[in-house]
Amino acid sequence: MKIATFNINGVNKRLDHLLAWLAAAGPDIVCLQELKATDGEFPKAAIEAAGYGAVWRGQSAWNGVAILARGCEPVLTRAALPGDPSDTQSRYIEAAVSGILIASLYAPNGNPRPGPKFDYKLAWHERLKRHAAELFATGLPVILAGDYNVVPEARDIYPTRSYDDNALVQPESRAAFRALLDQGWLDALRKVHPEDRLFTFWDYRRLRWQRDAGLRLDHILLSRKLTRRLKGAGIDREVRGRDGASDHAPVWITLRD
DNA sequence: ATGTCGTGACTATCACGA
Repeated sequence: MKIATFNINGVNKRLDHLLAWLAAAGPDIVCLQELKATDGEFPKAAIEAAGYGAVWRGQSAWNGVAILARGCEPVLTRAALPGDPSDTQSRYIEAAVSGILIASLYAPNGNPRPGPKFDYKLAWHERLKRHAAELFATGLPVILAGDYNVVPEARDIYPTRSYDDNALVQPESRAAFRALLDQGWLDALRKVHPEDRLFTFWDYRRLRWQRDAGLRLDHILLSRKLTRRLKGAGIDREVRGRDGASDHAPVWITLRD
């Protein structure tokens, strides 16, 4: 079974990219972020025609998350991250697919820092941590996949000083990600590729793709029950190189049956 | 500070988020 996460940066703007990648990569479950579409604008018919059922939570202009499942309908379990009913941003959706509970998440970017955006980022991660602990404690097979907007370690970014003040690399941001690993979640990409340079995002500006000036922001975390099923993992970098591509590449893992 | 995109205000640029 192949499970992927992809920050699509506009699901309608890049629908042809998405469909081409689905056909080529053939993932069984896909977590999407940054739909940049309202619920009504989600391209349900095209995704259905490609052979995928879907659940989604959209929002006008920004954010938006979805879960696709090949040949079946995901069973929605949550459409918001618990802990703050006043939070209206569409950044979390969770569903049951093929005996796995899977979440597609899009953590806040947090820039500029310091300020309310960074405070919101940390508060959101705190809520994620609380919910993740509950999920982990169930003992169920659970996957938390998405754009965490955190560069976990120094080796997960190209050598530069230009991100020193950026919310993506701050100690508080890294501590939030580390706290999930401390609960027992497995960073699947790093587990499969312990020594490799792993980038999943390249800013549109300053020729960062051409220079391979990337960052690792998109992560797939596995609960205890799934760690021994982990078989492979990768990043579909070629997708980032296409004309009009998202600024993120799809990230995937494979699990033994 | 800047770079480059996407979207949504509004009709040709500008604000905002990333």
